[in-house]
Amino acid sequence: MTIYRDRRKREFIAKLSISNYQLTINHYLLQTQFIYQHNSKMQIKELLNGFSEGKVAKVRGRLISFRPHGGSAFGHIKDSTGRIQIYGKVDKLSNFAEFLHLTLGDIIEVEGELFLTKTSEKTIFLSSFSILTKPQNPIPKEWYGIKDVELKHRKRYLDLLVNEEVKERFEKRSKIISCLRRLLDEKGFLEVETPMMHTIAQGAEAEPFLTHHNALDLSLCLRIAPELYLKKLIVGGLDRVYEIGKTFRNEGISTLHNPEFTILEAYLAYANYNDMMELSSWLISSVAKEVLSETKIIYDSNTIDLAPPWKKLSVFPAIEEAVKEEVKDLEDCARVCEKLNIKEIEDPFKTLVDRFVQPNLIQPTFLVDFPAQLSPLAKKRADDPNIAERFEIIIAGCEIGNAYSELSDPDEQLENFKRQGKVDYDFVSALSYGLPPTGGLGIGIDRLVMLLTNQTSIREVILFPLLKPNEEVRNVVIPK
RNA sequence: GGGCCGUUGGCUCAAUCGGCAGAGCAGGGGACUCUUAAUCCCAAGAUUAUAGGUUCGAUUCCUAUACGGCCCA
Repeated sequence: MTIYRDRRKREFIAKLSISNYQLTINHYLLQTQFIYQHNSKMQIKELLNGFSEGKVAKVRGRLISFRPHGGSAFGHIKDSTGRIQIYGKVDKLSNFAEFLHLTLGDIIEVEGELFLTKTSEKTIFLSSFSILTKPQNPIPKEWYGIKDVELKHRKRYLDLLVNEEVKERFEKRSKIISCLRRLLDEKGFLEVETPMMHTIAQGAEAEPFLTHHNALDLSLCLRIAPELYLKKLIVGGLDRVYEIGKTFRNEGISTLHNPEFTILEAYLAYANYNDMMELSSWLISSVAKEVLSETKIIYDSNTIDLAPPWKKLSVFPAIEEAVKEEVKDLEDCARVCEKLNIKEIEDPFKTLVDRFVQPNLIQPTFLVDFPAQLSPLAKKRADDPNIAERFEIIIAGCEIGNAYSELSDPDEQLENFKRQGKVDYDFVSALSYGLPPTGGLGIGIDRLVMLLTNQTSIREVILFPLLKPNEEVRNVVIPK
């Protein structure tokens, strides 16, 4: 449903000779040609690359600037690959009058001879043009862009159209993800898809979104992590698996949290958390090298070098150093929180780490030696049963990833589940068939993209971040 | 959940101490045959987020609500 803001515009459109129906037909024919005639597929970048004066070319794009002067007019059209100048002249273009009626945002097809203007700009001298789609609402001008953050998020299509750097940022996101895939594929990892609807929310400490399957009359929740299913695949002999996909946590929204976010989880059999340190630093530095052609990045005024090896930091000594108190275990954490007058917190350990340790870790750091009690799916260290073989990846003061040697003992897993108060017997059963020593890694893709695109809000790297419906949406959507 | 800030035409922004809501761009009409943020002329476009309150008078001050941003939890 379109909201017509500009009444005059709407009336003007109504007077146009081309009906919407015809536009649709035109467009459909074009799509058909697109499929069957290979040479009609040309995009602007291709045209610019193969540019030679005198050649005749046909391209399609959106009109982003228009400068008529009487008997001629210049403009620019752009598609996803680039932009090119077009030039129409009254004696060359039979429908020149209609040409002069073009407005910014019109989606047109143009055909003509290529030439260079006197400033040597590559230009198409139009012999014909046609309107493929006539927008009913105006498109803001690129020069001014869209700055209103709410508008940028609600109408991302306008943000993408008008703000070039936004388009580039999301292209970069896409490259980062495809690069991660390629790197893992090359190492023999198999990409898999596991259920997003779970009967028990497991794999992380988070509130799930609840839903229901009607035919089975079954209560389900959206996954808060893919972890357990992926480990079942390791039991099943798929020794190297990974999944990149959405995960859902029914929690607050912040510059670091969106209720649905993208996670990469990778599991490697016959490996432990040390191997995962190697894998994760290699992955992240390789992605940076490939996408930014540099392992040194600038993030929020810090220069960060992602090249391995990364620093390792034991978490309890790090807390001690930060709060200048003796902190050896979880009781100490609770005591320190009390002493510092930090109240109403669920997890004193996490609070101290988040507040006092993490913010100071700008360069990539493996934060190691997490308490076993807070790591119910991780293997305990052989020399210290209170400590898990687990680490978090901290870069620019932000938790980017989490990994451990996977717990493979079904009895111990069952005990851990019971202590948490929710038991996934299905998973315990899977473990009872034998999980090889396995290293597991989770990386928050959105945060990684933030890091590599120098964005301080997660909403700037998610195309459509969750927003409360505003009046416009509520008025249109609610059917009751 | 708490604190602070914001919301003015389609977009980007003004509006002095509480005193006639204004500009640029976009959109409409006109002039202009190598422009590129084209230029020039004309006309139009606003329930200042919403609902109240104070006041002779509110974009401006107060209260509540909605949405957003940042910070904290």
